[in-house]
Amino acid sequence: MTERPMDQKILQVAEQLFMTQGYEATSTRQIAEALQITQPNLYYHFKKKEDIYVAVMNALAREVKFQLKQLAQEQAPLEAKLSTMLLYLQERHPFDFYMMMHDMHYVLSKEAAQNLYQLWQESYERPFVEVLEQESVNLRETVPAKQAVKQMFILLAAYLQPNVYGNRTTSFEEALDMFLYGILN
Amino acid sequence: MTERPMDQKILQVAEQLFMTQGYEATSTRQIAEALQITQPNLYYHFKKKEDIYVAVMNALAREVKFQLKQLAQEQAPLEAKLSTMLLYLQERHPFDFYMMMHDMHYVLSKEAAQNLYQLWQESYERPFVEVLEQESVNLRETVPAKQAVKQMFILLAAYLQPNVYGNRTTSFEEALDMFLYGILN
DNA sequence: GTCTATACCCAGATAGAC
DNA sequence: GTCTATCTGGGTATAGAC
Repeated sequence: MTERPMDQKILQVAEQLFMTQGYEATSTRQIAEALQITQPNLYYHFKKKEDIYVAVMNALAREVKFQLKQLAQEQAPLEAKLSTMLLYLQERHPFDFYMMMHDMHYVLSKEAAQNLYQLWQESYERPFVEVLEQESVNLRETVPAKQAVKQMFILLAAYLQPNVYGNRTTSFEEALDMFLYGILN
Repeated sequence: MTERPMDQKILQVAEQLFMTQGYEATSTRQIAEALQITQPNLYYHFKKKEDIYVAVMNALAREVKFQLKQLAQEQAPLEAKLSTMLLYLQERHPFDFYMMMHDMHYVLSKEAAQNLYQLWQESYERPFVEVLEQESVNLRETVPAKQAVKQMFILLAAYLQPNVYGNRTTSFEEALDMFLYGILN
């Protein structure tokens, strides 16, 4: 595999746009403009718009997986560890979860959606599942780790975006607390 | 206010389509086809597509508010009551929450989005907040009722759609359990 | 009220010259 | 490799006849 520097530049620019605006809301014209090339030129480098998106997500997932596994190995209390891992995601991957789910369900082809779902499980979900499955973690018996992680993402994804009302960090901690201990005494 | 039966028919058909496909994914052509009228005809009855959506949501919210308040008044343990209220929503309003959030944030005009958000708070959120604020409910001190309800919707909305993998009701109950008691012992 | 015709816009993608 | 020009198709909305 050679370098293909233009391909890389495209992916770099596209990542920015896809992450902040979502797949559907980002047009190939926009990507081209940001690169100061013409829109049809993109089609020399990638066959379809979707292929750009998939390539972006693959590169990102690779990095996220590596970093999350690193953070998961460090010695720290559960709550702190989860918090650290989530804050990393917030910085590196400030996606709008609703937008992403929407794109995956309603816009992408079935093949691309399945591809991304697997990528997601492997890179984002699994490191968290492994943390919850350590013996030192006192999970309630009725709660399967994988199910819990799915909940966590659904829950906290709302706080992973950069812009929400009010003080993000505060409600982020509150949400994590609710996730861990529920709402009842 | 007279009857305007055609307006009503439009809203009825549009509700179906908007609920299952979302605002953006539902075209005026589609609505017209389902009604067996021409697409421009819709514009005699409503000035803009958005106006149809807002009218649909208003009618729906009215009904949802009424029913949820009813259910909230009945005598039942907290968990059962919440379950009943949520199952009602699942039947009457099987929306895809992610889709709805997406439409609200990225597609609708600011005015319409604000309008719908207020409607949402009043009709969907408030009945649940009132349930959690009853003295008999033993909320943890650090958990504000309104915050908890927001969490609950985020969480359970994923299970409110008709079609999810596997047995919906099971994971629905599991999710409610996790919401109430958290994941840790 | 409902129709036909059409304007207008924006999207993804292709053809073919350079 | 990159360009210009263009195709195709989807969307919302309007004009004006009946």
